[in-house]
Amino acid sequence: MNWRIPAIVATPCFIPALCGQDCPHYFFLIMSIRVRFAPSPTGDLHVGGARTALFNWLMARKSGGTFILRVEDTDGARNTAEAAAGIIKGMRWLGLDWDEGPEVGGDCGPYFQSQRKDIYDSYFKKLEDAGRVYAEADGAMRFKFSRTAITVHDLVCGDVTFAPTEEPDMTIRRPDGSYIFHFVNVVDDIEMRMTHVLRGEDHLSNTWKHIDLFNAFGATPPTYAHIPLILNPDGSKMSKRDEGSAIEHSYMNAGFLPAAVFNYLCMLGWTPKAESEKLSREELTALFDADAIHSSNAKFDLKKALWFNAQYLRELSPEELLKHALPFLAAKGLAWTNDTMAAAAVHSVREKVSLLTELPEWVHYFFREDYPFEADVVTKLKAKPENAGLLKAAAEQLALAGEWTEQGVHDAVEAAAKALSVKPGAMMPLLRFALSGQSRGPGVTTIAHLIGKEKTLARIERALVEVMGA
RNA sequence: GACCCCUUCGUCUAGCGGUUAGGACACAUCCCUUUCACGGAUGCGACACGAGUUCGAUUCUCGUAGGGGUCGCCA
Repeated sequence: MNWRIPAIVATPCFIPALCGQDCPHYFFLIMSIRVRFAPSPTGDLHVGGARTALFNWLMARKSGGTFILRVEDTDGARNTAEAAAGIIKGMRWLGLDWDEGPEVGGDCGPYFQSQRKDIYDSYFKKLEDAGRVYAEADGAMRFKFSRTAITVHDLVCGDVTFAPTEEPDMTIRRPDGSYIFHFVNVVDDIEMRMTHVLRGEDHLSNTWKHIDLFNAFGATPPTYAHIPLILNPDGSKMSKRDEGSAIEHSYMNAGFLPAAVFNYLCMLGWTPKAESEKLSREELTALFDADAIHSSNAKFDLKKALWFNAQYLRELSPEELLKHALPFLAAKGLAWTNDTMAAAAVHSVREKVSLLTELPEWVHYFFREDYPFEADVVTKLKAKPENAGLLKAAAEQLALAGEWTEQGVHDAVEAAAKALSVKPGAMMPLLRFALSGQSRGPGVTTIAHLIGKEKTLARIERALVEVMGA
């Protein structure tokens, strides 16, 4: 494809007086890229929309251009302020910031279409003056199509030519005077001086209508890039109820890290030229190329999304991890006074989980003394009568430990094992069970060290009495 | 029904006329190991089909099938 992102645009010489007729010169204008994400606030931010926003953001950030957020709330019956707020919340969570739009303002505002009626009225007038509109019986206004062949030059799909249409002229204004999507979308793309439009492929079939409108206004259409859709694993269209579809519900509240979702979504429909798929926001920005976006739809894969999340989770520092885990721990009623200890606790199990929501079940015993003992483990341990003695011996040796470090704990257990002629490996599971009530978790020495000597001994005593019948 | 887009392992994909068709996720096995994991190694596994172009097609063209999308006073 030849139409690269025109950060530099060639335009024929516009001062023929200086050069004479048919002058061969071109001026190279540096045109700043302006892109937008234009959601309609009818519901939560959807993965498809999020990725569209992401690609637009990437394009703007890479080129030093401008990313605009425009809320397309022309349908009073369906749009809600809550939905608009939710979309903004989701974008902020993903780390997408905009240069113009709600909350930040800009020269082309307002950025809610519901507040731009005057602008639309004046554009509508232009169409009226050009004789391109006519009224229906009930007052709705239609735009007279040019009914010529129209070619869409698309960064992703190439040249797509639509034959002169046989569809009825499209309605652009309702009887109540409010305007329809196709009209306001084009008007705003002109008014906000958009240079590129990256949007879902579901819009491709309608793009000729938009170009017809641009032509009617005597405006140059932006460069389009229609990106493929994200489908369910079974290939069906993803809708609100489907797993993984809503940013807030499926990701924010489900224990995903924004960076992981950001990364995963980028891999759906675009492959950066890099060794690894795990790439930071900065790397993705540097690598982004709208021309390299795929033209085929992609199916959503939760397993891979989880893998990305696990990767990001385990490289967080203890403090960062605790910060992200906080709401999820609190939701399970876990509380603490020592942040350093809590951070160390969650950090000790970072390689065992792929979602923040899994954290509580892995660390709850760090924060309370009344943790339950898992039934099947109880049965298993009681089956061997010598276990109580082993545990008691370990406790006695632990009580003698001088320095309460992981090494110190380890040495004590080793000494106790040696005295009874068993391997430390025979004692560790018993201790793990006593200290956590579970059969899995971080290293036993890590648990003991983190909860301290006093609690370690008390917990063993409790297990001995309550479970082992000692 | 009309029009548009798409089609490589189960999934995301690399490939841009000649490759043992590569990688990642998932799955399986082994190693590591006090558990669960992590990590390492290995394995499993694909060019939708049919014509054509060509010395040679996964790659180019056409057709078929399949999937998706659009045809709203929704966006």
